[in-house]
Amino acid sequence: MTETLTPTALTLKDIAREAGVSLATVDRVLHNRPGVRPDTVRRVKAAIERNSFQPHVAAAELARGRARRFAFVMPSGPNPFMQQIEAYLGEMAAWLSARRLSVEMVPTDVFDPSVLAASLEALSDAYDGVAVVALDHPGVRAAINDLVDAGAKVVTLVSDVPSSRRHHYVGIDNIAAGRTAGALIGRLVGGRSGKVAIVAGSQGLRDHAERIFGFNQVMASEFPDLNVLPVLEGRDEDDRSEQLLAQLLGRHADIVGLYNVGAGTQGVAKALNDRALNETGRDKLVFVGHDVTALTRRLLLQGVMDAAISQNPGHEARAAVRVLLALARGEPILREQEKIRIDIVMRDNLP
Amino acid sequence: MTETLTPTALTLKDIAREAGVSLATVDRVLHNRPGVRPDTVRRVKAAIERNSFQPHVAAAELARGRARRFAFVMPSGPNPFMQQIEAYLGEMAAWLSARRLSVEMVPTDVFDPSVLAASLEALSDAYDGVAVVALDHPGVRAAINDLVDAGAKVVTLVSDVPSSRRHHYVGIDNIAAGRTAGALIGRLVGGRSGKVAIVAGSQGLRDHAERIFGFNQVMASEFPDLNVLPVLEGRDEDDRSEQLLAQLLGRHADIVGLYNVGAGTQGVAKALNDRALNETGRDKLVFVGHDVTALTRRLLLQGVMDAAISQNPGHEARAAVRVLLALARGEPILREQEKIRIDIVMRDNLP
DNA sequence: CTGTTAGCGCTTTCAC
DNA sequence: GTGAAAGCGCTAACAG
Repeated sequence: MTETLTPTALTLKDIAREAGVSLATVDRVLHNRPGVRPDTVRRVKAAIERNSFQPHVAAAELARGRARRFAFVMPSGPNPFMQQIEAYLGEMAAWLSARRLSVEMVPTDVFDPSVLAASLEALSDAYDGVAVVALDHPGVRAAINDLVDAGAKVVTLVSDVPSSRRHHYVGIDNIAAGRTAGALIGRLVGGRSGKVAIVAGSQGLRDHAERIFGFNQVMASEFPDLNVLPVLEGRDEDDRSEQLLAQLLGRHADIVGLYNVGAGTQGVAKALNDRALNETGRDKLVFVGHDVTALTRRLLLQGVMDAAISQNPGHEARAAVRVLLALARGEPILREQEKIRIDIVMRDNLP
Repeated sequence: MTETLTPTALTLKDIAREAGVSLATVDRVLHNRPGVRPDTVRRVKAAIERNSFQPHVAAAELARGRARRFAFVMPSGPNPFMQQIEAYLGEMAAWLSARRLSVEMVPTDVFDPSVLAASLEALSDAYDGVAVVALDHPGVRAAINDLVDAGAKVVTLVSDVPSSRRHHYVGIDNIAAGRTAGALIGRLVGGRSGKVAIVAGSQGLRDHAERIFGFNQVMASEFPDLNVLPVLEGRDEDDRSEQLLAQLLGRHADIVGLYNVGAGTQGVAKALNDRALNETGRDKLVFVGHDVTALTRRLLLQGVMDAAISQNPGHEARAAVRVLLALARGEPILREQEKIRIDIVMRDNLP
């Protein structure tokens, strides 16, 4: 017994004949274009429904024959996670070019709202779509809305601006990510009681703030024996993070867990390393951070880091492109496919 | 400053002109078809290289105009994970039909090698591609090789037959999955010592055997305080799993961890539930299993189950289709995209 | 409001 | 060995 999931192929012409109209009229109805009498519309739609007709995407794409340009507005700095996204976009070159798509990187300072807003405003209407790693700020929101009004499709990437009219967000639920980090640390300290440190880039960044929020939620409700210390703001810089953390570790002997919310991982690891000399086995401090980079991979393998909460950068890069393309073509977005998951990565399931 | 990742579009005709030949000849070279003089080939290839020319996939697809049929050979039983894969294939119906692709389900008894082999042999040469949840057995291997010889593209799904000549495997590394389960249990028992139970479907199934292998590796090397008990074989059946496990729990009072390798989760949970009445908080037995289903989702939320090792069924369904399609068209496979990850799912990062 | 028609960039006969 | 030419199924002018 076999069950067919898809019917066999019809063409526009078949529908046209069946509805007693011409090709062009079917095309108009198919794309909700004006200039068709209501009952003609009904007749054509009926024929389409009846045959569950699906236009051939390849033919449509070819006939439309338009190349599309997308811009990716991303931080210019040395953030390894962003560099990974860029690298994965680079790997798509052949795929893109076989579809007559182009992707251009627009580096900018995403930490400065006015600079970011200016970068967005500067994108002439030359782009069909824009992906942006966005700071949640009124100026940025306005710039995004302007792009949308100008007809561009806009997706936010990694960091969202929910109050804007962006068409889609490609990234994780950061509150849930923080909760996951909290649950991991809580479980992995194994019943010890003590203090937990948090190092973040800045609480002004929406994603960082959300992660901390989720983390504290879980800590408060599920691990009352653990005492969360005030957040250290390391600005995602190695030196500053190291210094602040080293100080804190010096002041508190009973820190059993550490949550590194953003980057600056090198510095965090150094500060830990200095203290780790006095520790062994089960008494080890539990260290959870974000993202799988060359550095965090090494730290996981060495056992310095216990888990990384990660969002798959390759998936994010491809999802952003696919979503922009679907939006530009007016095709449906496969939400299930484009959803970014919160990955827990430990030594044994390193990708 | 903007950086373009993709050049602008050329067509076959441009290449033809540049190489001083006709369209047809460029096409022949492009697809390594015979009947072109070696130095003509060279000249054309040079022109293609020089312009890093990429043929327009939509045009190619349209001109080829061939519909493609894929078969999915999968277990007929009530296995919820397999049903999820089927459901996700169903959700692709519109996507498939817009590309003139069809997917047909071929239910079979994948646990009986001769039945499975017969199902495979019975697939006439009507299919361009076949995805199969395979048992690793000589008869099955032979059947797969026959399909390959007959010109079909073959991918193994979820469970591999590495010794066959299948073109691709869509699924996780089960040894690493078992290691991950071991590391989780080891870490989550939090320094207690005691015994660890394993419930599997059958050690004859390659994926189950590999998971157990990886699990034992980690246990032996990293958690010497934990004593792994002999594997219970529940045949993925609820009743049998419950009964065996209840017995075991009765005999050993100091079981601190449980690894459920396959299905039969309902039975496992029942056996645990009976015993859990006597337990509280930190003394709770650590329970790790596989896959996110309606049941395991509930168990995770209730705190009965601590983590699920999972492979994303939606991703597996789509990856299998995309890989078959790429193979059929002779396009490259995006390995990074099609790779199935080992997901660790806990309460807070439930998808 | 509706229909006719010329392509889009490849693939595939069929001739030479 | 190589080339010319007829489509593939849809879109977008342009007529009517």
